[in-house]
Amino acid sequence: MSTATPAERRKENIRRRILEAADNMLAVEGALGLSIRRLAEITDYSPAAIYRYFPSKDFLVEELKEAFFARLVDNLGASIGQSVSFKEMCRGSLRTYIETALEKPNHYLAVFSAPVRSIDMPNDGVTKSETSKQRAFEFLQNLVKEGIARGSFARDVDVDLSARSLWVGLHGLAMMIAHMPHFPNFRDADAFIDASDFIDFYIDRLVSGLEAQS
Amino acid sequence: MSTATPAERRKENIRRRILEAADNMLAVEGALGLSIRRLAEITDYSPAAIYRYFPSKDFLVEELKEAFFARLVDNLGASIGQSVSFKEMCRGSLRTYIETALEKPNHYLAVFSAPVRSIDMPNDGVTKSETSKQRAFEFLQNLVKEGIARGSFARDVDVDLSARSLWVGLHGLAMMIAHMPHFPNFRDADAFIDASDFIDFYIDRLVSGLEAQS
DNA sequence: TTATTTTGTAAACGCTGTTTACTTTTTAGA
DNA sequence: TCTAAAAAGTAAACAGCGTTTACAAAATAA
Repeated sequence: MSTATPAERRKENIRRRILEAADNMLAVEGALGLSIRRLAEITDYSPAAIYRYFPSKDFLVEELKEAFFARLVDNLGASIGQSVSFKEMCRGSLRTYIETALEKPNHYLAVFSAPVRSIDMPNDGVTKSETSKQRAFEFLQNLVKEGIARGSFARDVDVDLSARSLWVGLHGLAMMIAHMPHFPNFRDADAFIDASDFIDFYIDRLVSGLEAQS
Repeated sequence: MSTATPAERRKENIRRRILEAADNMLAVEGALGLSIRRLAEITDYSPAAIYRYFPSKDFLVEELKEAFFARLVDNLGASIGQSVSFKEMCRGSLRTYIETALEKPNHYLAVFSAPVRSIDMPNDGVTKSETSKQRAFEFLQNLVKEGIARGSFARDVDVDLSARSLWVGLHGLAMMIAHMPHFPNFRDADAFIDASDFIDFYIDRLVSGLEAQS
């Protein structure tokens, strides 16, 4: 692993420090608040120096998005515990998706907001985020299969359609809260709804919707 | 109604033409592609002239978003027909939300992507889009009530939570398709899934999820 | 006709991402 | 250790952005 020369290690460290500063800017100020010039100022470099480490801003942001999404999927995979019931298992896993997404709302918004104009990427044009999306999807497929195995879902439910439905449903909730942080509450006038309660309610509805398939 | 002077009518016409050009730019090139300077070029004005009609770009875009969202809610309200079953009624109405949202994906993304930094607005600081959101939410509340009245939903379901769940679910689908136009298909390798079929499947799951409430 | 308001603009300000030309530092080889 | 090559860093410029200012032209009102 550490077959790198000292120069390479130094370069990698600087690159990492720049990425960390950028990640912070993204988290605090959002995708539009992240600027190369301010990033250069914070890291004590000139703007042009950043381009010795990253070919473009889009490329840098893409790396931040991929790292975040990979972490989200990692957490999802780690959320599988020994749950009593299948419903509790779903609650645990799907809540993890929402909670991890909302730890850095601006990251989640960035991942799913930009049209992601195809940037020249290594690895046969398949970005890491593509493989992360694949992993996330496979996790949901396995969750559906587990539901079938445990008898919660009918034996003939369409695993692909069901997994996609789960993801779309989760995505809606994550986006909604990321975009309006006081969701599910709209205005102070209405009766207060606890966010955590709503998440549980909503996840239960998603799972129940799959259970009800003929 | 037409108590306006000729000068006022002329001014209003110019304003409308600028808005239409901007609406086109938003639809074709997205929120980031919409630029005041290119808008000025297209409408044969100087950039500064635009500011005689709109106080800022944010304000102009906000007006486009509000108009789009109002149209979405109008379509939603008009979608109520005499349906045989409650499930068909839901399919019709909720599909309308998705289809209208996806007529102009960039508009829908714009409405729900920007943090909407509070801009000085007339009408007691309540934007039209706020009232449109209110109307959309009320529509969903009424849909849930109709489900209760028709016996599809249990008598004790929480109307507010259920309406919010429907909206979040719809939002997830609209955002997902707007962001990745070939959803629900990820890559060409997999078996093709018809988008229209998936929308029906997903909406049925959302409604079934509410039916299954204890 | 004159005074006033409205409409439009050129030029500038300050910001953005990015490139070019150049200098300084570091590395590698003899 | 000296030297040539490579790497790291930068100032300045380019092209774009939203927006403001100062000013001119046109339309309106008296």
